[in-house]
Amino acid sequence: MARVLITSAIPYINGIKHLGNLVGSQLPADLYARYLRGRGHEVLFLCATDEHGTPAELAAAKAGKPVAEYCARMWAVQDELGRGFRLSFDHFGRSSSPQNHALTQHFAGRLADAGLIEEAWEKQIYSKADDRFLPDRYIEGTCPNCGYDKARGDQCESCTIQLTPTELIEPRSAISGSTDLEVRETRHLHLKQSQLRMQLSDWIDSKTDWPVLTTSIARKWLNDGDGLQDRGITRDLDWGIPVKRGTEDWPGMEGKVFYVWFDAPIEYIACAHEWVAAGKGDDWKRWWRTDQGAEDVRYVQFMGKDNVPFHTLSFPATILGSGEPWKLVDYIKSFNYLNYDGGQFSTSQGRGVFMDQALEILPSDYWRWWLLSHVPETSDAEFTWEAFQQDVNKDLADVLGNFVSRITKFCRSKFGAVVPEGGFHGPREQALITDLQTRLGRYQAHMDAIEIRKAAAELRAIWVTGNEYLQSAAPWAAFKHDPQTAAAMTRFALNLIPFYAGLSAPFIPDTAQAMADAMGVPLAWPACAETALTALPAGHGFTVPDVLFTKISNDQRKAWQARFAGVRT
RNA sequence: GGGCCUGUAGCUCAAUUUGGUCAGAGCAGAGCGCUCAUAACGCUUUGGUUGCAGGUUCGAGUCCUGCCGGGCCUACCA
Repeated sequence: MARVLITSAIPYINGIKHLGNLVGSQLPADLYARYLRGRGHEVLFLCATDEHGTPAELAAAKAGKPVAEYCARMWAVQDELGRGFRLSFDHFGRSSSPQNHALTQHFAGRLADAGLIEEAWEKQIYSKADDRFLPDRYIEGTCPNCGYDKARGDQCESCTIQLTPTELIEPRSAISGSTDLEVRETRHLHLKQSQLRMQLSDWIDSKTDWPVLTTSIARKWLNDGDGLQDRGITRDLDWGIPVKRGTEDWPGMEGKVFYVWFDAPIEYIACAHEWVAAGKGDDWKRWWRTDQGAEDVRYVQFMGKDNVPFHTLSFPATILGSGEPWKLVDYIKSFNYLNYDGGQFSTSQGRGVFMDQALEILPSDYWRWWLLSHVPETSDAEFTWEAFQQDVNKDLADVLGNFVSRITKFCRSKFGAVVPEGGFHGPREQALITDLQTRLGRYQAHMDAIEIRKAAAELRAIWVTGNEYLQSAAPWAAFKHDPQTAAAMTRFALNLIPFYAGLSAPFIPDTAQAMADAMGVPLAWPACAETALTALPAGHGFTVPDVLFTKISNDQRKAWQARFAGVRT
């Protein structure tokens, strides 16, 4: 039995996440967590909301609420939607937690003690009308290069040239439109990541089994230009973790907070502390401190590709720089993007299907199956309603659902709702057992390697074998002249249901549970096909489950296409 | 501009690590079969000069060069 720590990239607080966000980190992380638990491993699966930063403050202002109140409410919303999608977090925390405050300040203190923090004066744009400093991209103006009048202070989206805010012609606040801006000097802390460059580079080089997407992004940042750059880790904002050096005040840093990307990854650790504080566990350092029991933990992170630099470099720099034995990530699974019907999902533009809307129209298993079996592992993937309807109807309703339906109903009509007795396994059954044992091995290998699409394809192939078996065995024909043999065939086919349920649970947990319940057995991962497929004894009662998956009709699909064609209002 | 990823049957993808039965699967299409089942299932089958043009090699989807298309990142959004 192994111990595996799993974290999903923590979703930002400023709204309900769309399916692209979901499939890029939380859903695959959940799949892996459920699989490992099923295999009997000890898992700690953590996620949280990422609550700091300018966008959170602006979202709160737009909602007309104090930012703390806004975040608390949005945390509750995201927590509920996570439950709706059956995300099996051991704890869903908040980066604004007291635990994260203390831990973030602790790390800053350790880094300062190690000589890895330096203070620097910076020139920042201040908006008097908004009464705040503005990040570069929150300043708009005319591009000095191409004349585009909505260029941002970091880059012109029209001609893609890199900009600084002071280069913009007629700059204005993107928040209020005010042109009453001025450059102010402000003092900030910088993390001297450059000093850790070789250490980080060696560490990345040692990760030969990581996806190319992960290592190539890390190497780019390590080697581009002058190499890894030092990074500001503080901001002039109200909402955030106050800058402290451990528990001590930090002279000159009054009124400032840590940069959200400094405190957000630390929340992975603090979340374990929250997990204990919530009474769900009793020793969080056993998962995070290699000197206190975590030396045998395997730590796996899941994230979209946009998050990779912070997880391969910034956060490891924080940990390595602290000089303390915190657990470093062992494997990073990163994903490309899921697009929506010819364009990108967009939270800011309200484009696509959002988690709450998805659950309004269909049970979570439909979404889980489709999204996971099409997870953007090697390149960007695309969601279309036609593909969704076609794939879900075929895979879930026809292949899996109908298999359960046909065999349970056949049995009930011929033998009653009881596993029939009589007859013996023949070569056909033995051959299928052998085949399924092979497939089980392949499926597990893909899951172990977190090759999600391949795992989904193998699982589907396993479902198909049930229909193939019934077709070739044809118990309905045997029943007419040889009821004993028909009984043995039926008993064998019924045994496939709990076998399928166990294997399918990571993908479609609700349906898997319903399958196990219908057969009157606990949901369990099969140790081997031979044993699992003889588990249901003759005389064991069962119930014919309701239709597991209702098909998506063309009318439904068209209605949803129309409903989700525009932007969310 | 630079870097990285990507382009394989109508569609979604596999095979690229280690060049050699590697050109495959699912869906869609066609034909046949079955009737237990959510008009579901099974079997058979039609589709590809692997974006284009060169090169290396006994042999390239796989390696090299150039070109074309799609995507991402480029450090103060997170």
